[in-house]
Amino acid sequence: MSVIPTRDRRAERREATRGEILAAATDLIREDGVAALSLRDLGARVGMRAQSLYSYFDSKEAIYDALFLQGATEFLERARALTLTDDPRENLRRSTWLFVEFCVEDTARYQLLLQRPIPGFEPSPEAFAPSVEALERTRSLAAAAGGGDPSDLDLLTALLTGLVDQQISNDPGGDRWTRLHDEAIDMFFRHLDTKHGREGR
Amino acid sequence: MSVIPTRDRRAERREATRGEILAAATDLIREDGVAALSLRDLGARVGMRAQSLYSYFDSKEAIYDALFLQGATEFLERARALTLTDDPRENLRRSTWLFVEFCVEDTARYQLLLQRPIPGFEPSPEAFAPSVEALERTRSLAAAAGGGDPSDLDLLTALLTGLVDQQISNDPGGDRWTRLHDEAIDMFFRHLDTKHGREGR
DNA sequence: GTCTATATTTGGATAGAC
DNA sequence: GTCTATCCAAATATAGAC
Repeated sequence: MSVIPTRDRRAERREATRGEILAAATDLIREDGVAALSLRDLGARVGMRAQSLYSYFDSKEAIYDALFLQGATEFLERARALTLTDDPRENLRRSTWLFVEFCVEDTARYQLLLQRPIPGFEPSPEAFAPSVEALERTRSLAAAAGGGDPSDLDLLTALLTGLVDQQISNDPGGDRWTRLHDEAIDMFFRHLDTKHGREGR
Repeated sequence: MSVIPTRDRRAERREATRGEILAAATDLIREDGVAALSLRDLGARVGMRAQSLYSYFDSKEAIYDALFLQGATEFLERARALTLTDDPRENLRRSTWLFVEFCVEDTARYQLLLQRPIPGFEPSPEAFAPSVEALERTRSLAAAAGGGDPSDLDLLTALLTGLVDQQISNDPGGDRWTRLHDEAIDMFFRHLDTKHGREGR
């Protein structure tokens, strides 16, 4: 009598190879930039011809999309794992520092997620979902810290992306801008107090 | 007897055509982004074959370089033309607003000048010179306004590029972030006062 | 699932006629 | 100075053999 196997070894193997390809793609874009990824190089890195990659991904866009999902998911998981205190401002500070660190530790990933370096590439809604949830968490933490106005959050995101952007562009690998994070956040808190009344929140 | 002409009509014509080519290149990168510029499209835009462009520029890089010089010079001229007052903080505010407006009014130019969207392209020292002078002016104005520490200038540039970057990325054509400029500068000034003593400068 | 072979497009750049 | 003709390289993607 025939017995139906409970594991699909073929599917498992396929998933593993997809993961291998994505890991190799991550390496490549770290080395040469997001836009420089080519299927030839990628294939060579995993020991395949470029054409064989089409057995695993429908197109180059699908690879970018998978990378986007991977990066956004990674950030969301870290944000969820953040230890919170009963001090709302300390919570926001930890959250923004997490963001800055995440961006700077892998600039290629940062470019893929937050800038638009690939002409014509738009992440699919599914790949974008974790980003939305992460921003919503930040909004909530900012509101608890006294930054409930939409313009407060906009100012905060500008401050953070500015630090990250300057760091990456003008002092890659260093900390000339990231080390200003706490000072910047203090400045922002003082601003909230002045704007909404000294008692703030 | 032969008379030497005082104008070199051929050289004038050549300069005019070079200007035409650069103007067309500006149009193209506004439409499709900095990295998407191709010599074929550029030639077609000015009524030439791509190969004929080599009579005017040594390479595609040389065209980018000329565009970089043009953009940086434009900014420096505006910075020089800025009307200054006897209030150092008002001067800095006008200067930073000029920067924000300049960046947002032409995002392709902003990318070319301040980001590095073209892999491998580095502006020549001559093309870069105006940028250096412009940053030096900002440094000087910031120092006069009480932001003499290098970290003060770093925080200020992060704040400004953050506003510009968010504006361009997330609300192109709008003013959701640029309208926060004055609020951001006030926040920065208050920070300087707190950091260096209330009397500041 | 991977390969060879190939189609197709697009890009930068050079040689030489006119 | 502009053209035609051409080269060369690199890229994405498809078809079909094994």
